[in-house]
Formats: sequence, C-alpha cells, structure tokens
Amino acid sequence: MAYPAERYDDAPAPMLADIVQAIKEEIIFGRLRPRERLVEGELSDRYRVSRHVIRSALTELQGMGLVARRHNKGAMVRDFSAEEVDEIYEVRAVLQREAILRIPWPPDRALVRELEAIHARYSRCVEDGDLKQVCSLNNTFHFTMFEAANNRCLSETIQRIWTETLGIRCYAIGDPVWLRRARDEHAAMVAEMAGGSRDGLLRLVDAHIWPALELYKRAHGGWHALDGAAWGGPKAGRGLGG
Amino acid sequence: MAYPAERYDDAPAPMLADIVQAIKEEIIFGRLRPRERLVEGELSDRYRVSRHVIRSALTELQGMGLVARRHNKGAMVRDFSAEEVDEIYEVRAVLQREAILRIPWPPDRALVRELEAIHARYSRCVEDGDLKQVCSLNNTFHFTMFEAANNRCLSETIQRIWTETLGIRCYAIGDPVWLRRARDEHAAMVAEMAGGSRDGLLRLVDAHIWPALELYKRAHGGWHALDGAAWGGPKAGRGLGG
DNA sequence: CGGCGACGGATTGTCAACAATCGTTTCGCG
DNA sequence: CGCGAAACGATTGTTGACAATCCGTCGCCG
Repeated sequence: MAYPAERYDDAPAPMLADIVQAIKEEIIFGRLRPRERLVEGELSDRYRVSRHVIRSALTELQGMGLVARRHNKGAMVRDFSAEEVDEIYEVRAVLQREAILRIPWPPDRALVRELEAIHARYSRCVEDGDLKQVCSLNNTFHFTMFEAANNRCLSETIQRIWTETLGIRCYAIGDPVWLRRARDEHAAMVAEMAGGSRDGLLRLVDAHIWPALELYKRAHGGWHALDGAAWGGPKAGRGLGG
Repeated sequence: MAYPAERYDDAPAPMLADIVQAIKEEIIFGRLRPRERLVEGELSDRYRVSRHVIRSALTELQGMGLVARRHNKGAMVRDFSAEEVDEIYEVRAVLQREAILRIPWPPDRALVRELEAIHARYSRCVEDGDLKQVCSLNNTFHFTMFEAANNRCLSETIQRIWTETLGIRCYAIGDPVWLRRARDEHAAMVAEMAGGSRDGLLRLVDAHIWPALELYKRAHGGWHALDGAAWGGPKAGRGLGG
C-alpha cells in the first residue's frame, strides 16, 4: 500500500481539547455526577472560554458517549441503567478476550518490560494517592496490552467502550480497597505474560473488570429514587441510518 | 431500576440530520470517493445551508467514522488501507458471531416473520434496481437480526463499525452480481432461522461479509498511485485520554 | 538554475449578537 | 380551591462577520 491512510484525526483543537479533557476528568473523578446537567453558560463562565467552545466540547463528549444531549434541552452527564452496564461489560469482556487471543504468544520481551515499567509507575502513584496519574497509567497499561493484538480497529473499539464507561468506574477509582486489588491484579497479569499461559492471562483480564461494575451498581441504586424523575419521559427508540 | 436511562440522544437537529444523511449517501453511492476533499464552502453552496450546519454535519460524520479531519486542514472522505479493512472486518466478524450466539434459539416466530417480510421487500428493490432502498433494507435486515441478541451495546457497536464501513461497501452496492448473491444469502439466513441450526446461521453470516471486502480491495489498489500523495505525511500517533 | 522567504488567495476556526425554544411561575376564570 | 392559559426567565440553537491558519506562488538572492 503506497499511501497508508494516516490517522488524520489527531489535534482536535488547541483550546477545545483542554476543555474536553477538563470536563472528562470532572466526570471521571465524580465532581460531575451521572444525570447532572451541563449548562453551557455555567461551563463557559467556569472555564473562561466562549460558549461556542463549550458547545463543541459537549458535542465531542457526546461522541465519546460520556454526555447525553437532547435538542433544545441541553446536555447532562450520561447515566447507565443496570441492564445497560451489564450489557456493556459483557461486550467489553468479549472484546478484551479477543484482544488477548490475538497477542502473539509468548509475548515479546520488550512488551513485557514496557508493561512492567508502566506498572511500577502505576504502583507508585497508587501509594502516593495521585488519582489522576493512576487513572492515566491504568489506561496506558491496558491499552499497551490490547494494542499488542495488532488490530487497530479492535483496540480502538475497546477504547471507545472503555472511555464510555469512565463515568461508571468513577466510584472504583476513589475506593482504596479496589485500587490495591487492581494493582495486585495488574502485577499478576504482568507475571503471567512474563512466564505464564495465555489461558491464565485470559482469566485474569476477565476477572479484572467486574469489581468496578459491582461498585457502580451498588452506588447507583440510591440515586434515581432521589432526583431521577426530574428528567423527561422514556422517549426511546432510534432510527436506522439508511 | 426505577428510572431507566432513556436514550436522550435522538433528534440531533432539524436541518442537520438531512445534510448528514445526504452527505452520507453521497459517500455510500460513490459520488464522493475516499480521500476526496470536503470543502465547507462548496458544500454550503451545494446544499444551500449555512456553513455552520455543514461544519456540524462534518463533525457528526467524523464521529461516525465516515469522514476524517485535521485541524485547520479541513475534512475528507475517510479512506482505509488494506490492512485496516482486514482488521475492521475481523472485528466485525467477531461481533456478529457474538450477536448470533446470543439470539435465543430457536428464534422467535415473530422475528422470523419480520425478517421474511424485510427480505421480501429487499428482493423486490433489488429487482427494481432501487439501490437506495436496497441499502436501507439491507441495514434493517441485519440490525433486526442483531438486535435480537438483546444487548444494545453489542448491536450499537456492530452498527458503528457497519456505518464506518459503508464507504467500503460502496463498490459492492453497485455490482449486480454481488447484489444477487447477497439476496440469496439473506434468503438462506432466513431459512436457517426458520428451521435450521445456529451453527448453520453462524457460517452463513460469517461468509456473508467477505465478498464486499474483496471488491473493495480490488477497486482500492488503483487509486492511491493517482492522487493519494496530495494528502499530508504519515503523522500518526494518538494520545491516550487520561 | 536552485533554494529561501515573503506575499496572497483560499479555507478553516472563533466570536459576539440574535432568534427560537423550553420550563416555570403566575394570573385569571370556573 | 383547582385547572388552564399566557407571560416571563433561562437556556439552547443559529447566523453573519471577523481572525487565524495553511498552501501554493512569486520574487529575490546566492
């Protein structure tokens, strides 16, 4: 292929990207909670940028699946029902399993070393309580692994669902018990890649995703009964694009 | 769950949706070809709408994966390398297989009847050469099937990749041989669901996706050597969202 | 003649004001 | 006192103009 289709998608915007990142983090770390309303004017005041930039950011976040919008009704942090999170996590499990199956085995030494390095930094940040770095390194760890499957579409699809569920995992990230457990599980994964079996890694990766889901479901139950009713009726249904 | 999170994503905009659909169809039916540049001013003249609407439409199409953009450099119809289409089709195969595995078996009679009805209309449109309807009914047929898996995330993920590859399948849609073959394969699927085995359906659905890929790869080779070089260097790489 | 830097047209990105819409509250009437 | 309608405030969506950026071209100098 003479001219491989380069990404052509990077560098979304100079200012815009910062705002998107900022709002994203507010969602991840729970400052903005599911179903919380995102008023353009407020955000534009808070971040000292024009409302237009906020609008673009919201559009982008909507594309990522972190924000839901309705015409003439504004945006809110996306919320997931119990059924939805179950379905999402099932798909995540399928895709991640598929990715592991596609990693050349035994894994490349360089890959293992890279994961070890990431995990070391990750562990240090867990100790320090630097949640922002923990989240970032957690992403890096898993995507380094998934990208070893050498299928960009696969890793990007996983990433998409991953990003979409950042809001779900916001409860886990604040839980010290979960954090230590995740750290240990990561260590086990690295060990399995260094000298274990693919099946073992499959089991580890699969088991790794469920605790955060349980935390969400538990935390989730309480809310809707409080303020959920405020938001419009169940006008579901979506059209198929011809 | 007292307040299931309703979709909250419908009704994108009054005018916008039409433009998105129009550009989408121009891509699907080959009037706009991969790597063709999409100039906002031209489109805004052609469709007699403000440039803002075009911008929003391009953003949306970018989200769908049909259009690629770069900051300050505009948009173009997305193009896929041979490696990329292979990877994409592998993931499609995995997800579709997963969907079939989740359809309750034997399938609901009502579902089978619905598929039969869709297929009947589809066949008629193939005879009439109504490609627009053929494409639309093709989508309807497959998504009716995939949604029977009762996992919205799964069917939406399939739909996303499906939409992304509409541009790839634009070569197949114009090929009468492929059209008739696809029609026959659909008929076989319906028959298998009416009184066959899940394994048989799995094989049919899997075999169904590859011919369009081959057509694309064959048609694709010739272009890049002609006009591909016009578009910037391979500045790949993408950051992980923290 | 070839490389380098500045100019100009074309294109995209940004901004501030305007118009349309929605939700709520209040007022009037039965 | 309860119910419906109209006006208000708040919020979103849209438009036209302006500014920044990029790409190709021309001219200059070595």
